[in-house]
Amino acid sequence: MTDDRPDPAHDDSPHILSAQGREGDEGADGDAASGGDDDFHAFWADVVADEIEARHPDDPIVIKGGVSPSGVAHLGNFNEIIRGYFVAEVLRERGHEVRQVFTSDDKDPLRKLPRKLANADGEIVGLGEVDAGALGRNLGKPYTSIPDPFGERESYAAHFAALLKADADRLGIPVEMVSNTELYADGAFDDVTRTVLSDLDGVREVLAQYQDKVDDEYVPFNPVCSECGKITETVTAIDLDAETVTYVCTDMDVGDNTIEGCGHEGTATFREGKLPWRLEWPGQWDVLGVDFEPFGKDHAEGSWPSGVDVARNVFGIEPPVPMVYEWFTLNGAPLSSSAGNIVTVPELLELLEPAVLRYFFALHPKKARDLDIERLDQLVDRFDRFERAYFGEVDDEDLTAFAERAYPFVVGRVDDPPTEPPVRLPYTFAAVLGMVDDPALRERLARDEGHIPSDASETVVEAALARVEKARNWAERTANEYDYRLQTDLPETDFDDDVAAALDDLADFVAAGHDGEAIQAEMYETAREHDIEVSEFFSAGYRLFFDDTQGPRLGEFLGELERDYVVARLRREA
RNA sequence: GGGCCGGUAGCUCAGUUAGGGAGAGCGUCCGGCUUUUAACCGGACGGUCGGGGGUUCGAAUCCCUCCCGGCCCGCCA
Repeated sequence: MTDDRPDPAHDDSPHILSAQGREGDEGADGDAASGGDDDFHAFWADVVADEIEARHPDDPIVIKGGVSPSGVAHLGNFNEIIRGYFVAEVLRERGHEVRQVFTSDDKDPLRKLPRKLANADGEIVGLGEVDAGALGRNLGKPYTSIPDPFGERESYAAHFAALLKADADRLGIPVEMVSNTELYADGAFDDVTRTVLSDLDGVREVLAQYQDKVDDEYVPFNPVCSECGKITETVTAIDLDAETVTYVCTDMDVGDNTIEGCGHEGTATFREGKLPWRLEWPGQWDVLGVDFEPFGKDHAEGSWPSGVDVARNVFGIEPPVPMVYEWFTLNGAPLSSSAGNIVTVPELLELLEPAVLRYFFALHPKKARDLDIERLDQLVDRFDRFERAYFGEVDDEDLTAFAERAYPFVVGRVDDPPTEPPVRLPYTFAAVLGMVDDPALRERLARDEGHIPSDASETVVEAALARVEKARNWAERTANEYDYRLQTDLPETDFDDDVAAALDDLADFVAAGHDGEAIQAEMYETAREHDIEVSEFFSAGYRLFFDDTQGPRLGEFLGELERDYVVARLRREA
């Protein structure tokens, strides 16, 4: 065949979760696995699993993700782990042995200084908080050769990889971290590298279809300079028998800047360098035997087609089953660490349960979603509804079908799915409870509102109330309409005489012993008797108890508090 | 400019597998909880399913075309 360009045939489309991708794969596989891929699946991971099974891969099935260690392990990076996880779990449930790996592409050179970094706790810090000068001197070196800016791990790369691994642990996702640098150092890449350098003409012919810079001189191997430690780009000779190359450490163009080479001329083994990305990625597929890999939409039209080509025509392997996922936005804007529009897993886990976060990623990967922190309550509500649907409590056929399949995976209990629905406080109600500190009072309020069944065990109550801390953090973080806090000390006040008199009357009423409902009604009554605006009277109450102008339904709230405290506070005594 | 992927109510999203009733939650508005103050309950309002054309008895769903958004089409990853 003499096609002038690669033919993006349907069966190589990475969009297997789109209508078009599905249409294309029908005839291509011949007969499908016994399950048949004509079956409808409410959960996308089953569609992917069908696709993988149709290739009859050997166990263990290998699922991979990977990123280059930038400065911050943010939630977007987590796509690379958790989307593969759902597929891995589905395959395990179908009886396969699955190995999920994550490659830290840590032999890549640091090309520019990151503006933000994440410390060992996952908190975002500016470049100013670390030794930026030391980082700057390491431009051009592999991430694994750069010291950890926080001085804890053996390298910059190790620091970053540890962050992602910790995130995976927090969400209960077993993933095997693989250092790309180690793959080279251990010789795992030897065969791949030899294959590439043995057939330079063939490799160039393939690559030239995708990269303009590939000419007759181009050598797709980047040795590490033995003198200055930087990744170099100029190979002058190859010795296949000795498995070495000779190189000159020349300057490297990086965007508008240049990283200076040291001019050293030296020799490097195949293990002392790396392949460029377009070869390295399919090389990883070969070395690790990858059967499935999800990737962001930026790879869909760039490296994927070339990767398919390289896999088949350079390494002689079939590429893995691909899956393109859409990027999500954060608070309506693209994720950007330099712009500070970033959120990490630990940050998010202060605001919601792991299951809710897992649910977010269980939604269809092809939809661009917005993670809106201000309206996190909506996400949690959707999760709660999804959960109720699993237990057959929602009149929605489609949602129920999705929930029945996906819920056990979302809560990580495929083998022993819950049989009873957990008690869930509505998220915004949990935020209301967050206005008070006393756990007993929180429980009483929740019971009064009917959110906790009367026969609930202590364990159940505790589990339900755990959400209060999350919602409380959310209210504080967003400074939203639930960000009120019951004042233990008397706030500064400045009331008119008639307001003060009304407060005294209300204090007497409370002291006489009435429930919340009565207090609520009495507030209207008292305001009228003293000829003051109801709103003004409520404002006074909110000032006294929350040091604010607004708050929750006050009368019923006060009815739950310690009577002496309420009376004293209404009298401005304490 | 070309390719790919998206576009359903104010917001967040189901529904497209297999053509047949346009839906949910939230928000808004109105009402209830003995009389404005965010927790609870009920109801209503709200959409040319991005536009247009075609196939069909029938289209959010299939086909064509156009519009809008994102990504890719240098290097890097």
